[in-house]
Amino acid sequence: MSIFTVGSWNINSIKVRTEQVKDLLRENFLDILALQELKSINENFPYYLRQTGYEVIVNGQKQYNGVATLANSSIKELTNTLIDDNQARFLVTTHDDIIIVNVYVPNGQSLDSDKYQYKLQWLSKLHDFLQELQKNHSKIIVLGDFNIIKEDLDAYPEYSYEMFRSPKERNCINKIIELGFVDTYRQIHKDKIEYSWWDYRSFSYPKNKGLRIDLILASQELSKHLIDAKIHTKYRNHSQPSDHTLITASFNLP
DNA sequence: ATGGCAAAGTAGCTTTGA
Repeated sequence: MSIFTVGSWNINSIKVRTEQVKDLLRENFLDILALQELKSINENFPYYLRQTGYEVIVNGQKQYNGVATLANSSIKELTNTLIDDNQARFLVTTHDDIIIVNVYVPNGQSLDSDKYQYKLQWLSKLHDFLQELQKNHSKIIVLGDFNIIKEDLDAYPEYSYEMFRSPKERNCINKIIELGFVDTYRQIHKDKIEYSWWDYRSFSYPKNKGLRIDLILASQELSKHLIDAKIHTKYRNHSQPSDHTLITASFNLP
């Protein structure tokens, strides 16, 4: 048996928070780290992070988006394309026989926005991709910034908006779950209220007005071995924090 | 009071985030 731990963190600029990522990698408890919102082109990624002993695959982009997956042993890229456009929001890698699907789901902005339609289309494509992937693989982890409030307890009580929890968005995430994926945090913590994102404005973090919109989904095969899931608020306490914090899930693999 | 902040690109502002 061996413990296998994966983490996901929307870092809101890899340039600004390189040192925080380095400190995290040096703690050496993660086997996989999926990053979102690099806001960096591939050439400017701080590849010296490899000095920590992690390999990295980057799907970057100028100014916006950008994802990267780091691993403490051999990692190979399967694809970085979900929709044929120029938004770097997707990176699929293999780590031995485990498939890691790193996602930065589009924001959607408002229900009448073109970006909302793009978000729904993107999630539909993700569903179809995972359905296809399942034909040949049983050990799959889908993790990242989903920009979806899965259940009402995943939003602070005063949150009164439909955005991120509209029926169409919930339908998209539920259809993905129905493929046979488990929300690892909710599997471990049935009724617990914790968030992974807090607005920079309005003292949202000290007031704990947040949302749980970052998720680690595990396929049935892997979820049988799930032993822990955590939200690490220490990174939101940093003096120059991302607005999201690190989430992790641990498995005791045979 | 969804707003107040933060980051990037760029050079006084706009766009984006959620």
